[in-house]
Parts: sequence; C-alpha cells; structure tokens
Amino acid sequence: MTAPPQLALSAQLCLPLYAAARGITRRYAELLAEVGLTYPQYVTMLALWDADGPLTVGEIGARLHLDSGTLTPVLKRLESAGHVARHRDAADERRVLVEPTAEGTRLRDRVADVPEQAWRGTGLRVEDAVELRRLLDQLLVGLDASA
Amino acid sequence: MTAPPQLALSAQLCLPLYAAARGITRRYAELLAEVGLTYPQYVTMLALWDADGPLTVGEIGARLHLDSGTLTPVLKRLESAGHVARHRDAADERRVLVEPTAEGTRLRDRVADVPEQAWRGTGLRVEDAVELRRLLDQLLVGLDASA
DNA sequence: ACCAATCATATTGTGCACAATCTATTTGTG
DNA sequence: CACAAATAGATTGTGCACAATATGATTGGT
Repeated sequence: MTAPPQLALSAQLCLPLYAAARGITRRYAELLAEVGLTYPQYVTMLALWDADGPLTVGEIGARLHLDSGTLTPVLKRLESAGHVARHRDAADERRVLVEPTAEGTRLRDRVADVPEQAWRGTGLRVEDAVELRRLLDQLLVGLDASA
Repeated sequence: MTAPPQLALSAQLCLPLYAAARGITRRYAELLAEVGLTYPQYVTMLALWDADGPLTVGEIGARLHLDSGTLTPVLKRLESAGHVARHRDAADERRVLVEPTAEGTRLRDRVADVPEQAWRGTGLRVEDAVELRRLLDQLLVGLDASA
C-alpha cells in the first residue's frame, strides 16, 4: 500500500482546528452583523476596550496575533465607521496610537451578549471549554516559542 | 463599573481558537509552499486522496466544511496546476466530479512529512493532541447540529 | 406532460490573512 | 555627530471565506 497513513483526513488535528475556528467565528459574525462589525473588527475593539489607554498597532497585533498588513485596513474601517481614533505618537513618530471613540465605547454594551449567544447551542460544557482553552493557550505558547 | 466582564480578552475562547488555527495553518502553509500548495488546496487534496473515486464539489465541501463559493476557485487553481481533473457528472449534470490526476496522486508522497514537521516544536504532547481533537470534534458536531 | 420547488455549482462583492516590500523614524556604535 | 541597523507601520499582490445571488438541472405533485 502506498498511501501515507499520516495523511488520512481522520488523522488530522489541523483540519478540525481550522474548521472549528471558522464555524464559531462565523456564528459570532452573524450576531455582530447587527451592529455592523466583522469578527476581526470585534476582537480589535475587545483589545482596545480591555486596555487602560491607547494601544499602538503593534500592541493590538501582539494581543490578536495579527500583523500590520491585516490590522491597518481593519483599523481604517473602524476609524471611518467612527469606532476608533488613530494618530501618530508624538513621542515616536513611527508609532500609531489607537483608542475607542465615545461611540466606540458605547458599542461595548451592545455586544455584551454575543459570546453567550454564539456558544449557546454548541453543547460545549463549561469544563470542556476550560480544558479547550487550556490546550489552545498551550499550543499558542508553543507556536510563538518556535516561530 | 460598566465593563461587561464576559468581554474581557482573557475570558474569550473564540480568540485563542481563531489565533491557534491561523498559527498552525500558517506553519503548514510554509511547508506546503515548497510543492506549490496553499493550505486549503492541501486539505482539498487530502479529501480526494482519501476517497475511493471521484468526489463531487458538495462531498468535498462536507468533509472540509467549505461551500462552493470557496471551493470552486480552489478547484480551478488545482486544475490549472494539473493536480485534479473536473468534469460534469453525466448522470446528473448539476454535479461536478473531481479526482486527482496521476500527477496529483504523486504529490501525496511529497507532503507525507508535512504534518509531523508542522507540529514539531509546538510542544503539544500526544495525549493533549488526542484530547484537543476530541473537544474540537465535539464542538464541530454541536455547530453542525445547531447551524 | 407540466411546472414550481429544490438542488448543485458558479459568480459577485466585501473583507480578511499574510508574505514581501516600502517608507519614515529612531537607535546604537564609533 | 554621522550613519548603518533596527523598528513601526503602510502598501501591494495573491488567495481564501462567505453571504447573496444567478444559472441550469432535476424532482415531485397534479
């Protein structure tokens, strides 16, 4: 037999990971569409809401594992929608500081129920969610360490 | 305090899932670039290699959780690269049957080591990989069931 | 046999991801 | 201080994802 067994679909871990990520983010996206946000725009706002003050593009990228090639257009769209403000850091003109506008801050309450609604119906139990989170964090550390 | 605690970045499960999926598929993509495949093209070939005969676009989509909007251009690129052949099903002209060419079949041996190389260095232990796979399969079932 | 509903795939348009590259600024070293 | 190296972000080009829609084939009910 010539088929490499490690290439069987059933042997893959990457494919379920890829499919599950798309499946749950699609669910988030459906709910977020009501406030006009995409999933990447939403997680960008999460990072900004979480922070005490403005974040640089690089700091947002570190939290979301995204680079400026992805973030710059996302931030431009958030800016033109009135959700964030961007300006060069006077102390270091290479940097761009990003922070939510008042309107962007108000958006937070309107999406407060999105995670619960997105996960409802998946049947994932709380203890399984905790275990899944632990394994994913471990994987992310491993990926970063050997990048 | 007005911040909804369920929106804290640290409380999210979706974001690590999204980031981990991009992280590992990016690693696959780097290795696959040597044979000229992208990750979606690779998993499409996995589905075809796994099958006994030709698969319809819909059957590939069911295995990969992708629709024709994504698969049609992927299949066109695989076809023009000489990896697959496509033709309408004579028994039902709505369907398109896809199968690897001889050259597409040969590609299988050249990517046999990609999964092992991609996961090497992530530090994920085998038993953790098994548990992760179980949780992701469970999540995929839940997502499909409540689609 | 008709024909409305359904089904399979393709097409269109928007928005990511990401590698590669570019530009402008800052930093480190002599 | 000069200036090469490093850094931050923006730009460019390719290829997904996916919703919405279009096209054409098939099926089921009368």
